[in-house]
Amino acid sequence: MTPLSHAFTKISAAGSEKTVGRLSLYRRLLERHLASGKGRVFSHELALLAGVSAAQVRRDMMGLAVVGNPALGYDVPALIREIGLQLDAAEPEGIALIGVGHLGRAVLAYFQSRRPKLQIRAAFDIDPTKVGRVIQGCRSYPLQELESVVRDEAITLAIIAAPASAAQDAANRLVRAGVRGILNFAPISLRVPEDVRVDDLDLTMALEKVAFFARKGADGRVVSEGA
Amino acid sequence: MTPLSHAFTKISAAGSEKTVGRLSLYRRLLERHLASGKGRVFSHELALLAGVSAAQVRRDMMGLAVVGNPALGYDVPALIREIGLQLDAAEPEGIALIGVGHLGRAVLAYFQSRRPKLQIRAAFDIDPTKVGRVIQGCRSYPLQELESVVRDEAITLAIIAAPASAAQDAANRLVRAGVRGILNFAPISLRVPEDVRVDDLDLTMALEKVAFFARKGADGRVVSEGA
DNA sequence: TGTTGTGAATCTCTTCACAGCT
DNA sequence: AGCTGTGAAGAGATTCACAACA
Repeated sequence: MTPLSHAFTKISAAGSEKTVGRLSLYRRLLERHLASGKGRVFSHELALLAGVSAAQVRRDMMGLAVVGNPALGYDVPALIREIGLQLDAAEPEGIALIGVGHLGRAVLAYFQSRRPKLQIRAAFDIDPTKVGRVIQGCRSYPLQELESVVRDEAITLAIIAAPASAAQDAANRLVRAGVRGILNFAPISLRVPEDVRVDDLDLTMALEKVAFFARKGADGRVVSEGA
Repeated sequence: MTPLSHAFTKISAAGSEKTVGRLSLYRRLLERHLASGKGRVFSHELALLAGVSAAQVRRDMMGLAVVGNPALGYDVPALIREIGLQLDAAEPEGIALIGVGHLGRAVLAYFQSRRPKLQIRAAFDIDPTKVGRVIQGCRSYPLQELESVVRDEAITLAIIAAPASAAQDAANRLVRAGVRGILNFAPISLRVPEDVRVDDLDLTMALEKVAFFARKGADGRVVSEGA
């Protein structure tokens, strides 16, 4: 490596896969905690809520620019703010939803006013009876208009809730239109360029795992998306 | 058939969280592979399909009672059978679905004839207009009948696709009725006894992770339920 | 040759344990 | 007394690398 180039660069380090998932979880728990009137929290309290160890919570906090107070714990609004700085983009990001069947509608309903920085700005379907409408506050378009709408709405992320047969084609077009990340519900492995992120949310796998571990005696709680 | 019984049968070791998830994924990929006419597979081929390393695939195979052939690779039907022996219960398991909204229906549609060993045998909802019907081949009941139906149908697993406000109550009743594993879509941490398995499938976390890693440059593919 | 099976090395994540603070 | 912040130890998971083999 080059000897001098970066004296010391890396400051924020919230990096790893698992950590990011937990921060997302912590934020939701902390929002609820705050809503119930508690402005401070100890690592062991948050740990209990999240189902992890107190040491894990403190370790995760190390990546955030917050300091806890041994007598008072952590300041909840500060934690929420700091997690937001780590996880959220500076500007709100636009999301395209592919597929307006039951799953697509469930996803739309789910993300109603949940995270203002993540906005589902357009839904697409091949079925002509499902397009041209506003569903859960989101306009639905015919699939042909994907490229133009994605570009016009500055969409950078997508959720694929379409059948497997349509998923790869949709992915190709999304990527070509500029999408950088895809959350995929279809049970196939999408082929995308190296620099596009795809996370698969695999319901069969999820259910088979629960079944397996339920059968083999007791054990911990697991949170997903995940892996 | 291979009636050659191993003198000391393989202490199956398929154990860990991650491994179980991958085996589930491999099985689906292998079923497709077989359906497309290929009866054998090399570790690097399966690795490519699954988005993992070839060494990872071989390591995972070590837990299975299969031997690959250096010239021919692995026998696909044997792999599928062996993964089934690891993952599936001896007898089919019954599943209860809580909540017949869009998400519930999507789940029902998804599991139509997918894994015969995992059968959604009953759906429940508070909404009287949604019960007493057969949806996607599954009968729906009013929530009051939960305990009796769960017992009558010998149900041991559940999927909670209900709003957060109803989830904990449903979980309590499911556990009391004998359920040992729950796949939870509601964004709350369910409190259950130690010996009951709960996996949360958290859509917000899933989306926030994709958004985060899409923003930070490129990287690998991730499969969920998970963690 | 090209692949499997696997010990050993490596990398990553989690917990331990304790000094220092309030 | 009880908690935070963190180096160091411990567990796991993944990759390396190579002998044995068809």
